[in-house]
Amino acid sequence: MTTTLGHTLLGLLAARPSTGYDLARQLRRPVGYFWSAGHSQIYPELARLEGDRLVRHTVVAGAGPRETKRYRVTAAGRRALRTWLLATTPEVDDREILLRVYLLFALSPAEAVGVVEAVREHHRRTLGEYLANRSVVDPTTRDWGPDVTSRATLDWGIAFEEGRIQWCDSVIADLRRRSGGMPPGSAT
Amino acid sequence: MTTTLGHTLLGLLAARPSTGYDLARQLRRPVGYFWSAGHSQIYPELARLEGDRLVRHTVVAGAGPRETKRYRVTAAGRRALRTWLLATTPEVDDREILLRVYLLFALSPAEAVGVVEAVREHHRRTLGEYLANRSVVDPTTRDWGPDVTSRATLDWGIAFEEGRIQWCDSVIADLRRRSGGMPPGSAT
DNA sequence: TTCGGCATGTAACGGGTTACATGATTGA
DNA sequence: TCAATCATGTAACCCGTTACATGCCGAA
Repeated sequence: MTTTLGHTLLGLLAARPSTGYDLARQLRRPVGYFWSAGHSQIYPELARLEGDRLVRHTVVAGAGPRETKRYRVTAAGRRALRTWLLATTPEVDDREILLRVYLLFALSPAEAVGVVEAVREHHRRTLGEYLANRSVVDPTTRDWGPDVTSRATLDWGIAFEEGRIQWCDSVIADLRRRSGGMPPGSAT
Repeated sequence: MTTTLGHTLLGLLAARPSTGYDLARQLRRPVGYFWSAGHSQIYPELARLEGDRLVRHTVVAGAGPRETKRYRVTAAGRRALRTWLLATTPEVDDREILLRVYLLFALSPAEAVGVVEAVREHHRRTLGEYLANRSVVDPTTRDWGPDVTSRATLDWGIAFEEGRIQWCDSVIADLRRRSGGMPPGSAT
């Protein structure tokens, strides 16, 4: 049972072998914009992943007072990452969605399309829920109070979900271009 | 030193006196869309707030095996909530921003404008950071890999921040209308 | 009669953040 | 010489989630 952080590290190492220190740096910026972790989490997690044979390390010359360990992902690690990315998970939070999209490079563009389509569907459902809620609270409240501010946050939620759906569409379009495939049923 | 959850409860109780159970229900839906908490957090937090004299409870007849306690916020509690909302906090996460906007009803519309303007400024700065990052990674990558997915998440971040800024503008406009005031310097 | 909602509380667990600890090299 | 970067690790603490515990009432 590997955690989200575990899969994050697997993904970063799949892109390029790194030291724990280096992973910590990537998890501040730019990955840190949507997923972060401190080195105190990373080092123990790397040890755990190595115990599960999902990563391996070699000692290289370095500047620190301890050994410098360069980690790389194993074949089993790549499989674990793929399995996690392909698993349909309906109830993931927004940060994890961004993380998963970032890690999609571990799949083929064709496989990635399916994942993003599931994400899109999730947002479509949430949007429906918000719209239903809005029609309940709607009666153009004139008095200053919780109804007004509640409405403001609901409006944000609606704008957010609409934005996400558009973004999913553009990512899906890009992915289809990259998988070299025409959309199924096209005749050009 | 009252926590975010503490201020959330203060805010909900400022809107209407409630039992802990009722607060837990509100923190699932609709407030739960952006801020959630389980009852196991809420009951101890209510006890702490009462210790600080920010809330008070009265025992009412109820259905449970234990006493049913109806909480209401004290004058000191209202002051604490106002102080927290008015404090300039640059480094708050997105969920907390939504929460703060939801709780703005505890301020006057005129005061609320200032808070939302600070939020807007924060998003403007973050957007600038993202745009700077994007121009670095920009060279229309053709190869499938981390650069493509990283770009996709950056694009989301940009769309998100732009959406937030627009939302802030519309909230500010609404707030100004409600505070009955012309924007400072207007001559009509 | 059994299930779900009301109603409160404690305990255990897991993950994230902060602080402590060590120490060489490089540039201002 | 002083600060920052590289580099790894542990310990304490806080917060949120899940599970345990209790028990009445109304509806199906």
